[in-house]
Amino acid sequence: MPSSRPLRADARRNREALLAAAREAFLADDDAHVEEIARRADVAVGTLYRHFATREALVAEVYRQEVAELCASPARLLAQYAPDEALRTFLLLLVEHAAVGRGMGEALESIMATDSPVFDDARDEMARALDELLAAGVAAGLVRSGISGRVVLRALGGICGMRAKGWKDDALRIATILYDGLRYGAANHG
Amino acid sequence: MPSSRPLRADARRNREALLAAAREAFLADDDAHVEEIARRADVAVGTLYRHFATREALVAEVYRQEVAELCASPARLLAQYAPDEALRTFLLLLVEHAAVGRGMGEALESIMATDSPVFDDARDEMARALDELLAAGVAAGLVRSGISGRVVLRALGGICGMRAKGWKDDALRIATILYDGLRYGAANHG
DNA sequence: ACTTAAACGGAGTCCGATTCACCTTATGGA
DNA sequence: TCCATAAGGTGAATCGGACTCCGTTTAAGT
Repeated sequence: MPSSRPLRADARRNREALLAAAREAFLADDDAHVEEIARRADVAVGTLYRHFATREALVAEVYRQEVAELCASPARLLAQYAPDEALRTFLLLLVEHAAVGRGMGEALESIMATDSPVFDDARDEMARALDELLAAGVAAGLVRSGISGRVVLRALGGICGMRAKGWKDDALRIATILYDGLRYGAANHG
Repeated sequence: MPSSRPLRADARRNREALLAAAREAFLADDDAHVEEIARRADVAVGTLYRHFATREALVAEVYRQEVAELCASPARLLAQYAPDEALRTFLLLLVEHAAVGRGMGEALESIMATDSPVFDDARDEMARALDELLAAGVAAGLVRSGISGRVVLRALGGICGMRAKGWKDDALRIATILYDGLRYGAANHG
């Protein structure tokens, strides 16, 4: 699909400006309007819609870039730490990235919570990253078996939705509980 | 506030019809429109807005009734089961109630995730219910100390937002992990 | 029955996402 | 270099859904 015809120069420039503007806008104030994003990118709304079918599609693309970066880390973490420590670190990284994406609001929660085909890639990629870490932990006998990355991902979905004042402290505590819960079974049962 | 003047008979009838209609509507299809809710209750939108300042306020009230019912259970559970079993059962009950509320959509997630003063009561009540169970567990040496009900509640917030197909199985698995994570510390540390 | 404060109805307003008919400009070939 | 033309850009108009406003109706006290 991306090989149909190489984008015209101005088109690529605008597309990238829009993505950058959107990322900025989401970081700054929660839930920026499309007009605001277009203004920041110095284009008209029509141009925004030429590149992204809906506001949500734009959010999804911005988020996909974040996710791609995050999902590159398991290999690195497993090379550097023991499997359980790698898992713990990844869960904490997830919290950091949630901090980055916090401003994306509801659309981001949709990524975590729905089966919308638009978001399948991002979800699959994160689930795969978690699977990788869980599998390594199970193989080493440090993590309980029978839990899929998808399940852990959903548990963490709640973290990303948090908008309250002390959210980050709470998010870190929750990540810790999950981590302990995941290790728990390794010692006692299957 | 509710003692300012006893509502007129037709007003009370309509208010109750609206709450019932809203509950029905939310159970049926996700995210029903205010016009639809008013139609089900056989009143005009203006009447809906006389009783509830915003759509969200209506959702909140419907949800508060659910929460009140749920929050009555800890005392009963503690009388019937050991503290850790009571906690486990309550977490599972929470999933059941999430099933009821699933259709309420984003507004419900807000209850869990924001500090909006509108939702303080519901959140406090659930946190209190969890505190009660956690405290009993800690006193019996069956649950780790240092975790507040508010934190557990936030971890569970993610469950309520789930709209994907296999959500309930996943939710139950997550509740189990949390439960194990909470017990974990009792044996090993704090 | 009469008064009147309370409640109701529902067309209209507001606000943000999305569309579309028309204008502008890269780009590749003569 | 210059033109043809299709890709790309524009922004006023449309649409959808929450919310408002004020004229009409009615419960309930006397």
